[in-house]
Order: sequence, then structure tokens, then C-alpha cells
Amino acid sequence: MGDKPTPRPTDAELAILRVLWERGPSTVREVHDALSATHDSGYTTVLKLMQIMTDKGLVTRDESQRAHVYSSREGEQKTQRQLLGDLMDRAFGGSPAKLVMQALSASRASAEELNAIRQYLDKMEEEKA
Amino acid sequence: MGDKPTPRPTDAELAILRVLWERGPSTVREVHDALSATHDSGYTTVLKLMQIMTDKGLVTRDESQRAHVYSSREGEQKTQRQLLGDLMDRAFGGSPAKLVMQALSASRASAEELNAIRQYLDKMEEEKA
DNA sequence: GACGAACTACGAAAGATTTCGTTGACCGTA
DNA sequence: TACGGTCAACGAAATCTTTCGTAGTTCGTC
Repeated sequence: MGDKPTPRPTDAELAILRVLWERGPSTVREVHDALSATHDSGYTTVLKLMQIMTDKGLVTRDESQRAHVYSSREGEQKTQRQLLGDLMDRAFGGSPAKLVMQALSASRASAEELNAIRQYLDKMEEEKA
Repeated sequence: MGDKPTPRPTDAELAILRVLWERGPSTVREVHDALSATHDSGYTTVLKLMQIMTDKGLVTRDESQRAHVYSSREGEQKTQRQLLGDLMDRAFGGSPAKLVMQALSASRASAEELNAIRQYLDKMEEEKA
């Protein structure tokens, strides 16, 4: 009770979360090294962001070692769903079907991907029954 | 050539674009009145945003009347696809299928919506053949 | 022509996001 | 113990986003 839901992560924050989801709990150094493949922000920039994310509740921090170890508070899928729900409200008038169909039309999805989606639909209907 | 792609609209900008898509070309007054149902920003706030959006190229402006008439530069669907593609890259590692499946699982989509999506999949495969 | 309403333009300020330099603490080793 | 490397903390600056007050213009009406 009283726990505010975690805020929507910003662009830079999301890049950090993705590293934490992939690597699991990590130090700032490890996150920075992973990010430097695609981004070129400095070490202290990443550190500062992760401190802010701790304040916001997006990540938790284990301070028992000298190099603090950070973990994402929310799972990857929960965050993805949150971002999608947010976009659905802001850009799609709350309609999930419109969002999905636009995603499909934009996706150039391969035949395998289309099949995976179809199977997923089947599974959803089974479970609904 | 040289035309930069339109930047990703911010939250407040997207709210304005949605009004323009729904109403068609509109004055600041009309947009502000439409927004005041759900937002409570002042008239000059909306005006300033729309001026900025003009500078960014998100909207165009017809100044031939005293009350300028604004139009969205890009269509609703193109903007939606842009936002989805952006989110796909930032949060889903570029995988459209993952995005679609998360959207489905988050959507609580109704049976009709699931059917609409299934039919859409069928149509895509037909066209691909 | 004067008044009031509606409009644009401008600038400033508040808030959020992103950046990074500097400082001081800690740790291992020479 | 001194040195070099690594780290967290802090503050400040740069940028972007959102907000709105004020000023000046235009238009219709009295």
C-alpha cells in the first residue's frame, strides 16, 4: 500500500534496464561497459543515472560490496507491458487491436514470426475457454 | 533530400496531434477547447506548443486567416508506426513478434478483437503470396 | 474613432533529462 | 607508508519539455 507504481523509464534509463535484464544484477562498471558498444556516455553519466533510478524505485541496489550491485526492480516483460499500455493510451485511443495491427503492418514480420503470433493467438483462446 | 524525418513527438505534442487527426485542420482555439475535456493547460500553453511543433515540422500552418489553421504533417497511422518502431527498438530489441505478443498478453483483447487480428494476419499472408 | 474580444508573438521560468568534472574514500601493491 | 587505480557522491551545467504572463495586433461593434 502506498507504494507508487514505478514511473515510466526515460530513454536513457531504459537502455540501462535492458542491460540489467540481459546481464542480471550488475555494477555500474559492467553496465557502462555493456552500453559503450552502442552509446558513448561517460562512466559518471551512467552512475548518476543509476543513482537517480534508485531514487525513483526503478532499480534496487546492494551496497554490501564496494562496487554497488544494481538490479531492475520490475521484470522485463512487466516493463514492456507498461510501456505498451502507455503508448496505447497516448497514441491509439486505448485500442489494443489497433496497436497490434499497426505493429504488424509496420513490422515486415517474417513468415515464422507470423506463425508464432498465430500460435500465440491460439493459445490465448484456449486459455480463455 | 536533406529533409530530416519528423522527430518523435513528446507527450503533450502527441495529445495535440490526436486532436488534429480527429478534427482535421484546426485553430489553436479549437485544439485547446478539445483538449480541455481531458487536460487543463492554458490557451497560451497550447499555442506555444503548436508554434514549437511548427518549427519542428510536426505540423504545418496556414496563416492566411487571422486565426492560423494547423494541420498534422504526418498521418495518424504513419506516426503510430513510427512510435511503435521506436518502442520496438528501445524496449524489444527490435523484435516485432515480441512486441505484438506482449501487446496481446497485456491487452485483455476481446474475442472480436482477437478475430479481427486473426483476419488481419490472414490478409497479410494472402498479400505476401 | 473607441472599446472589448480574440489572436499571435515573445520571453521567461519551472521542471525533467542528460551530461560530466571534481572530490574524497577505499583497496591492493610496491 | 605512499602510489595508482577504482569507486560513489555531489554539484553544476546543458538541453529539452511544459507552463504561462505580458504585450501588441486585428477585428467587429457601438
